[in-house]
Amino acid sequence: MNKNENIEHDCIEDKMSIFAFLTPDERELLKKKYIYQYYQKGDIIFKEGDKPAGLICLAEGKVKVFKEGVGGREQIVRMAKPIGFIGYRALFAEENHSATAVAIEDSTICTIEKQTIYKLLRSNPDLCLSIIKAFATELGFSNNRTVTLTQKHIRGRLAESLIFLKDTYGYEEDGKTIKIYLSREDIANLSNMTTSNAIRTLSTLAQEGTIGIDGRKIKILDLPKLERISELG
Amino acid sequence: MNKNENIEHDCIEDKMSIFAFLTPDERELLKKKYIYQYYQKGDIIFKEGDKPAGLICLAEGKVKVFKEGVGGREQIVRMAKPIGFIGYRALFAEENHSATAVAIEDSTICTIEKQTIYKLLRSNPDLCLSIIKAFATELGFSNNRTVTLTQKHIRGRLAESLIFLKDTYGYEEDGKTIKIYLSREDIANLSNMTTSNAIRTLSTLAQEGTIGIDGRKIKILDLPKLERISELG
DNA sequence: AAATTTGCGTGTTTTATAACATATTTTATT
DNA sequence: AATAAAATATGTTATAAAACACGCAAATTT
Repeated sequence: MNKNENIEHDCIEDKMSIFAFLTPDERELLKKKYIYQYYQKGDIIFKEGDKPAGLICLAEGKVKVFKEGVGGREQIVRMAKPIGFIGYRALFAEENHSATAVAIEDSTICTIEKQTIYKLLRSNPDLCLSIIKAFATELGFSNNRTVTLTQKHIRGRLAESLIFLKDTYGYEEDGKTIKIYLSREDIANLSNMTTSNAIRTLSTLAQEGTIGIDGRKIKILDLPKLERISELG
Repeated sequence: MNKNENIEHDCIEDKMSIFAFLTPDERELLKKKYIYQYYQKGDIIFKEGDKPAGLICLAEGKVKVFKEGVGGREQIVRMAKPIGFIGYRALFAEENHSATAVAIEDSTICTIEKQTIYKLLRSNPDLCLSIIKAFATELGFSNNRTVTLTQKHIRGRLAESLIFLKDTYGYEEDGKTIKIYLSREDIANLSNMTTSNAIRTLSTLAQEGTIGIDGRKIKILDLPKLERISELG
């Protein structure tokens, strides 16, 4: 797919895009220099070690970004949603990717080539400031995660992850079901625990009535309680 | 202290500074809008929750930046050296500080007021790109730490911390002693372990001849071995 | 110099959680 | 529909690391 037809979010035109405030000239330049690509659920978008091709924007779908640690154990460091960037850390650090990105749902990405994005950054300070702010926010999140994942107990970590998923992807129409369906393994890899413990701890929370589980559908039934569990660690 | 006399590194003029490539006009503007401050060892530079005053550059000394976690337990998220910024994450995220900065040695900082740094960023894309690159690198470090601190065993975590301290602060003249003297508690807070475990694990490494300890002075005697311990987890 | 605080070292106990084993359910494939 | 494969669930065991307790040394303050 090379055109932005029938795509939920247009990475460039969308009013929430950081490109919303480009000048007409800049917009023209940008529109000549991007491509759309389609990935199926489970497809790898980039791998740890790959050279960044450009600035990738997720137009449609959901993507997990994870690092491989000791003994190949995955740690999810980011969950992306439209419209959000993926792989931009390595691009701007001028390094190879330090993590792997995999589509959790069928996804569409838009890639803007490196030279173009740098040209735009040099001409548009607002764009720079948007990127700087995005990085600053992301770094805050990462530092928080470091403390959370190392210090909180297993229940607190899981509770925080569920709240994080809810904040990131929102609820289904019922206002309770978290709008992302992850495997227990992915939930574990997000929360720094084994799959067994993710399963066990989810069950416990469900038994207590804090959450409801129906396969991969997770309902938050008692958010204040979940927040308390998360805060207490 | 309001002048940059007798200071080891001038944050603005130093050739390693990101301000090295400002235009003369920009440099003039900057020079009117900064102040130097002196802190003694142990002094708090800013606290979690404080509003960022401006862009802080460490001119002299050493500073630790830590977050308070469950039960007030500290996690060191950054170790700063001259010339490096501190507290810039909160500034650019337009949030209050999410961590506390404390001088580990007598330190001198230079603060550039927020409006001035934003004015410079709007006029100088290279400055923006420097900041973006700094953030991207820092985020990579933070993500790595998340994986390390959660997945590696206590020995691996300590070994990695020692290597990190060596890489950050270098060696004394003997080419072995790490050029920073931290308390066992700080080493523990950097490595996500208790003070007792830091003491114990340091002793073990010393007994094996991998490191040498003499009070707060730590010598790396067998770097390849330390790296192996770090990598194995 | 005495007193007090702070930091260091070591042993013991307790606890959280990973690892393992195995059963069950769900999903995918033929 | 039948079979295979994957994901989920749960109980048991082993272990790493925290928590705790205590004594000692060194630094700092009075």
